[in-house]
Amino acid sequence: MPRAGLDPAAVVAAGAALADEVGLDHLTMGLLAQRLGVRTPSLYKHVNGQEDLNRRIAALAVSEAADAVGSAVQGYAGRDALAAALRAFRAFVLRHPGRYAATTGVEPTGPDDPMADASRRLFGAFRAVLRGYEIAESDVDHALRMLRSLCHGFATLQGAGGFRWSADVDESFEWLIAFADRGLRAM
Amino acid sequence: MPRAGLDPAAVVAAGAALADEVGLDHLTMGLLAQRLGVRTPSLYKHVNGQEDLNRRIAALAVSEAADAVGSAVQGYAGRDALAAALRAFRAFVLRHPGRYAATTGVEPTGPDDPMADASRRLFGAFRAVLRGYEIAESDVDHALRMLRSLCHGFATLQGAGGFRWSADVDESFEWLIAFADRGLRAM
DNA sequence: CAGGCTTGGCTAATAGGATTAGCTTTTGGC
DNA sequence: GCCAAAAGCTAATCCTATTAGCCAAGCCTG
Repeated sequence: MPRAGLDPAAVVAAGAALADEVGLDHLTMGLLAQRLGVRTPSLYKHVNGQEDLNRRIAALAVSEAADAVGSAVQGYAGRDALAAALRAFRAFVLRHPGRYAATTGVEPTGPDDPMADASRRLFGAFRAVLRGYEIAESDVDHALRMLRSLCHGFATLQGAGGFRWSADVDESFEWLIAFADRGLRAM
Repeated sequence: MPRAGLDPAAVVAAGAALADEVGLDHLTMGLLAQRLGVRTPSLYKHVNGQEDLNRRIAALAVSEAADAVGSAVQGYAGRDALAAALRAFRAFVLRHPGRYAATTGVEPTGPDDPMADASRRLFGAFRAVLRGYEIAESDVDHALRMLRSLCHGFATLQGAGGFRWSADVDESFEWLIAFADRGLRAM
């Protein structure tokens, strides 16, 4: 029997891709094994069960989101930077609903957790956006939480099929960007 | 063997309560049956499996949320109404994390679905809040989606243990209310 | 190049949860 | 009191995660 040549990174990448395809709640060890051309128990040589797999997919997702937002923001400031960041974030979530869903409820276990580093990078990107606005130092954390809530809420609701009725969803998102910009400017 | 005297409403209520206690993903048919003093298969006389149970819990949750927001808003207008609505919504989600979690991804199947009615009531409450602001008719849907995203995002992130770092979460939420008020006022 | 250790894959077995089938008893209406 | 529907129950099935233990492949060393 030939080796499949797997390693943890390959398993996690395939798991993330599969989660995007079939939805995180339909991601099963058996399905993932099948996708990788291997029997289910073999996966346990690379990840420590489903919870561990979920953690790793989450870390990958946050890291990718940080890259996406970080590079989208490059070269912009103020409203342009805000719009670029929010659009990049939403695009990432809609493009990768499964792996993004894996991030909810996962918190870094310690400072050496790859998740912690990825989170820091993602927050750093948003924090940089806020530098284009005149916000009191004491308000920055509140503003960050607000932006995160806005992004997370909109993207997950859209991904879950909320927003059914008439108005155009992209238009709503652009409206939301304008709203956030006005609100941040009027401090 | 004495009858337990269950009916669908009792099963759903117990399921919702249990979901709040142990988390929606740890809500199991076996655990629910045990809580009700009955064997697992007996539940199937009242609900059509887990998916149906989830749907019904979701409908209950949205209905209760609509009641909570609706009555919190009574007698207020403008910023006070906005603050009351957002606080009531967040309080509901934090108080009932399990049943609220059941609502994500559940959409009404038809106009006769109890979920549809509950959703309409909840949206009606928020729509009433927006009447206290001068918003163009064409912007109302966008504003509703924004408010929903903000509430949903903040409450679910907090419930999932996001917002770990320093700043006080209640303070952030009050800041968010002020932010939303300013943004809606400055149209 | 042989031997051996580590690694990655496999089969078989265990355990838990959802669901269905089919039986039995209660209970409300006559 | 009788009967049909409703509400429980046991037993059985299926699916998924996970563990145990076996075996081959591939590398590293001599």
